[in-house]
Amino acid sequence: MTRRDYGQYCGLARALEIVGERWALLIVRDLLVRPLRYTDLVESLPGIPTNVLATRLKELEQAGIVERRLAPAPKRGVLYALTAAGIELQPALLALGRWGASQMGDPEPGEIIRPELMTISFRAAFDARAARGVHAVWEVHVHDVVLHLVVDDGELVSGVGPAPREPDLVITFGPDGLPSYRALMRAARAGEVVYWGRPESLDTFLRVFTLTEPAKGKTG
Amino acid sequence: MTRRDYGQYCGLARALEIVGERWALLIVRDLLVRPLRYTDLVESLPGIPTNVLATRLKELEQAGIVERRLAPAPKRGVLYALTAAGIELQPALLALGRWGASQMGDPEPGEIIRPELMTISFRAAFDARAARGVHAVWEVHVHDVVLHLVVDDGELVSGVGPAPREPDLVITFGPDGLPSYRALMRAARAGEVVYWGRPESLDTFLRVFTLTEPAKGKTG
DNA sequence: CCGAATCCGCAGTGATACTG
DNA sequence: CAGTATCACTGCGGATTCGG
Repeated sequence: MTRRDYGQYCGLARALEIVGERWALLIVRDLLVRPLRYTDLVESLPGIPTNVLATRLKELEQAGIVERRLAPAPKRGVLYALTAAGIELQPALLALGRWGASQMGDPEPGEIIRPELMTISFRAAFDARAARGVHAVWEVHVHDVVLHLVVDDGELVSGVGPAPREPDLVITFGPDGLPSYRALMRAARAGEVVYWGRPESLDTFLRVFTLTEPAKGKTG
Repeated sequence: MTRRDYGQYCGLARALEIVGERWALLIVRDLLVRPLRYTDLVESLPGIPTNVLATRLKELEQAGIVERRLAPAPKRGVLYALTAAGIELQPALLALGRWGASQMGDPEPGEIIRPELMTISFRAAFDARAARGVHAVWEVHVHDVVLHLVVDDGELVSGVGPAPREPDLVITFGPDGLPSYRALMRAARAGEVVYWGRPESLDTFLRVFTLTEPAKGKTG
């Protein structure tokens, strides 16, 4: 299934054999936001060689993580979507992302930031305990992208697009300021975002989404 | 730091740049059990080229994940140990391992199983909620390896070697039967292990360590 | 335009031998 | 014990081309 097996009967080794190759988990990450077509993935993953993308998609489909769907009416074509097994990668992926964020400073020159990925950042930063008993709907506007966050008693649904019901609060950030989760939360804490709706809902927002700034000192 | 950066300001991308290369997370996994010397790692990771191991250890040290220590008196030499940042990889590593285990059938012919790694399996299978209010000490003998499990109110410490205090229960498994977590738990549930101590403690054992057998159907 | 396949050069890897 | 050295191999990066 992969370039070479590790030869160990171990869950981690098996996971790395399946999704340990270059670009594989980044493809899964992007598909956790929503199903995408081939060309969307080429855009979302700058620098990926197209042959590698095609190979990964085949491997992930073969492994039962990704499935090909026919795109709906307006624009026909192929949509790549995660299967149930693929979605089950999310906890591992969020944990890895949290660790990586803890090792991460401010953006390097040339690094791209895609606001759609903030849906994943919100999932990673979500504190289910702090969200016990909370029922809230937020809409976040970052540059030209709209995200929604729906919390119902410790459960979060985050995605792109407007909120499915009337949001308690609309938070607008940009067009200046990097469209990163960290920059948004710094601004929100500093009162530097524009919001509209019930102001007290901003406190809840800041409480259920933790900041996770890296600790001081050497980051490596 | 790695063969090539992904060029994205994203926690997951950063994590993969640091520990995404072949063998890296398996080295971290083994060091999560205990500090090891170079030759221990060569044995624990059958098939790893020694130049790759040397390279990875340098990269991991450079990244602040692994540190070199001088081995204590009896056998001098170098010990590789995880730093705090390395230990913080554990949640991500356990989550990946749980997913991999869910994709995993029974051992393939030729796959090795190392009983020491069951310390990691126990951490991955540990249900902190079920362990609320539980205080227990178990000792597990698998083939020629002794492990200890100490639970104190939702917190688990697992490691190799005998229990630090009088165990409530000693569970012996082997020498026949594969020394895998899954095989042990199947046997324990079926009453096919030898135990010595307070029998009622076996129920608690089975309750706080979940089985996590893969769901039926295609595993990919 | 979408969804790739093809080709080339190179860097990372695997396997083994060797050394302070 | 703790690596380094060498060399063949293959996966990857980069670009171009191609079929529906």
